[in-house]
Formats: sequence, C-alpha cells, structure tokens
Amino acid sequence: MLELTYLRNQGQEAVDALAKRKINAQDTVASVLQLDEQRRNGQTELDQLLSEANQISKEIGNLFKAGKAQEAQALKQRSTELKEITKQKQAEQEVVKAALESKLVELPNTPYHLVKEGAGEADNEIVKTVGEIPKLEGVAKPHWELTEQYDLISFDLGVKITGAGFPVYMGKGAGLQRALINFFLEENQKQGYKEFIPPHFINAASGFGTGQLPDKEGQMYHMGEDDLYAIPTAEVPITNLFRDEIVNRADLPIQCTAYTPCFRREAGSYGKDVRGLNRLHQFDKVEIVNVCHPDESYALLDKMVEHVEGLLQKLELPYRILRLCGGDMGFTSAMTYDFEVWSAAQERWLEVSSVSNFETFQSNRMKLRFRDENNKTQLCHTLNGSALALPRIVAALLENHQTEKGIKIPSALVPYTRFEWID
RNA sequence: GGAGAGAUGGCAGAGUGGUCGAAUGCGGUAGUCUUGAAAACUAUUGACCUUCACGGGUCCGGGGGUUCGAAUCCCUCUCUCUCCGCCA
Repeated sequence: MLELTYLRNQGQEAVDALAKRKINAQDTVASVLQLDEQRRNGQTELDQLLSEANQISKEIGNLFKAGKAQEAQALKQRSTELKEITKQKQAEQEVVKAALESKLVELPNTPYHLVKEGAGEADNEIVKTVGEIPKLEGVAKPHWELTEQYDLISFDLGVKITGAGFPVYMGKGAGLQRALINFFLEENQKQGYKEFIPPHFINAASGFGTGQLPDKEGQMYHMGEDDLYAIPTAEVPITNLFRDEIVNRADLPIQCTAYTPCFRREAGSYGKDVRGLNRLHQFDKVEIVNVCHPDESYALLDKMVEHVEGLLQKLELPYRILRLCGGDMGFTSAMTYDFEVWSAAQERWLEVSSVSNFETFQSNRMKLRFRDENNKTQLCHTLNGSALALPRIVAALLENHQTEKGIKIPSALVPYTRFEWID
C-alpha cells in the first residue's frame, strides 16, 4: 500500500512512476486524494463535536456534585442531541474511510527510478549472463525423463494420492531435495541470516500484510472451515512476524531465512510451462527476508543479488540476471531482479529466484516501523528473495549435469548429499 | 470437545460508572555522583488521527449496547490460561 503522505505531496510523481507499469493511475490517485481530503475535513468536524460533548459531560458531573440537578438536566438535552449527531457523523466517516482504503489498495507499488517502462517479459533488461551453456544438443534428456530413469521423482504417484502438480520424491531424488534445502539454509546463515520454521498456514491478516490479499486471492489454497490459507511462499509468515511491531533501530537490518513448502493453485497454467518440475502446486523453497532502514534497502538488494549469484555459481549452473520492467513486476515490488538458469534439454531459461525491494509498500500495510534519531516512528523497508526455489534448480542440475555415467553432483553439494553420482 | 478463569501502556500489575490515558514496580532514555561501572538519587518515557502552530480527538483484546458520562455495567466474537477428555 502506497503511503498517503507520498500521494498527497507527490501525487503526479506517483502517477508517472506507475506509468512504467503501463497503467494509468491518474483517476485512482485523484479519487484517493479527494477521499483523503473528505476524510480529514470530516474528522475535524467530528472532533469538534466530540470535544463539545466531552466538555458538557464534565460539566454535568460537576453540577450534580454541586447539587445543581436542575441545571444539569438542562445540559443533558444538548448532550443527547450531540450524541445523535456524532453517531451519524461517525458512520459517515466509516464509509469514507472504507472507500479510501479500497481505492488505495488498488494501487500497486511505484517502480524505482532504475526500473524501465515495459508491458511484460519482452521488455525486461538482461543485467548479465554467466557460465557456459552446456552443449548437449540431441543427446540431452529432459528432466522428466531423467527423474523416471533414475527413479527420483514420481509424478504419477502424486497424481494418485493428490493430483497433478504434487510430485513424490524418492530415494536419491528425496536425498537431493533435502541436501539442497540444507545447503541453502547453511549458506544463508553464513551471510548472517537467522533461520526460522514458520507455520505453513496463515490467516487473512497476514495475507493482507504482504499483499497477497486481496490481489492474489485465487492463487492461494484456502481452507474454508478454519479460514486459513496455505502459504504460497515463506515470505508471508516470515515478513508478518514483524506485523504491528516497532523494531529497534540498532537491530536493523533484520535478516531471516526459512525453508518451507509453498502451495500455489496456478489457476490457468498449461502446456510445456507445467511439464515435469517446471510448475507445481507444491514445491520447496528457501527464502530470505530482510527488514531494514530505508536508506540501506537498495544496497541490501544488491547484496542479496550477489548472494544468490554465489549460490548458483556453487551449483555450477549457467544463469542470467534480469531486471524486470515495470509491467512484469509483482504488485508489491518497487524493483525486482529475476534469476534464471539454463535448462540444457528444454533449451530455455527457467526462473529460479526473484529478489525484490518492497520499500514501504508492505511495511505500510503491516505497520512495521522503527524509531529514528528523533524518536519518531518511521516505516521500515522490506525485501525478500528466493535462495533458492528447488524444483527448477533440480531440473537444471539433472539436465545440465547429465553424462553417460549418470548425473554428476556439484562438489559444493556433495557434503550434503553424501553421494557424488546419481546413477 | 466439556467446565471454569482471564485479556489494562515495552513487561508486571492496580483500578468496578465522572476529575483515568490510566496508580505502583520493573525496564528504556537523559542527568547527578564515580577514574570507569554498579548502586543510589533526579527527571523523562505509549500508539494513532488532525492542525503551520496552540490545541482537539481516538485507543484499556475486537464489535455492538446501556448511560448526559464506560477501563469499570450488559450482549457478542476472538484469543490466552487452568482442569477434564482425546491425541503425535
């Protein structure tokens, strides 16, 4: 949620920035400002009425004490009258506030100045491409064949017990999964991240805090009986740990990491995009989340990018980094870098990480603040990124590292798998 | 799931219809003292809305009600604790 004061003071700047997403926010911003004005005026009026009512009540109390019941009775009349008026005024205010809130929530985050205008994927900037593309044309098997050949993952068993998009990992397939999770968690800890194991279900307030609700309602699994949502990413429970908190400035940046399964309905996906491990309803991911001072968020974003890069290098995977254009960024993000690894058999890039700075967009919703030098509360910045999402990493590892002997495990990972080959 | 108790400021905890945004203690901050620290002492210390400012307003778990007036009375929801039951 954008900050009201920002829209008040720099409304046009916000509209211009949002144009990078190829959306015209002129009207929405205008009605936000109009409703805000209306709300403030109403509030002033209401406050004056309440002030009068408070004063009269006090006087009545004093009069009763002084034994002047007659005069007190006379004042009661005005008091009752005021009660009616304030009640009505309050109801009006509620309506205005709700309207303001619903308009404000419609607006996505304003892109950072470095973000290029664009409509979608095609307009993303390639920041860099690193590593050698393996030359396996013709002989390379796609991962969905390799997982079957080496008995690593069963998609069919998953279909039987749950449905499509819920794979069953087996043997070295399961071991590889566990090894990657541990590898990522430990690498993250070396960077100063503290590990958490959060709940896998969240309430609606948490979904709202990080921006999944109301925007992505249909993408989450919802358990109606208990009104809980299965987490689409660890970002949600982890960032919401800090909802309604005033954190110590000295504690910033707060760095958290967590492994969780992630659940996504992926309504509307089809075709080669969903083949094998490319897109799943349940998958494993290790996430990093940062809560920091506004001045340091972009430096921290760079640091996160560097860290994720390091992980991909240790896994010996060719990758490229994209800076997303306005139109391809998520609703809540101010700037996002995507990481893609090369899939040698599918011969295409697969997204494995998304690292974003949300600035105050989430913290404003969550009321996540710190105290500045003047002891004033100020919104923190929040950031997060995948470090890393497993399925496509597994797909790329299997495809890129396949040999006639079997699949070679990258040496950095061997201490975790305790096997060097899948054969 | 059944029965009971409870929810007050960063924490602990008083307050049962008016002068209570709320005693007191702890904690935090600043100062005095000290070579330094501790202790002691002094002062200060909630959030939010509104206003250029003075000021005004809201908040005692959430929502509703009674009353001129509610932290305090009533209804309701949520959560926590204790006991019983069930259970990894």
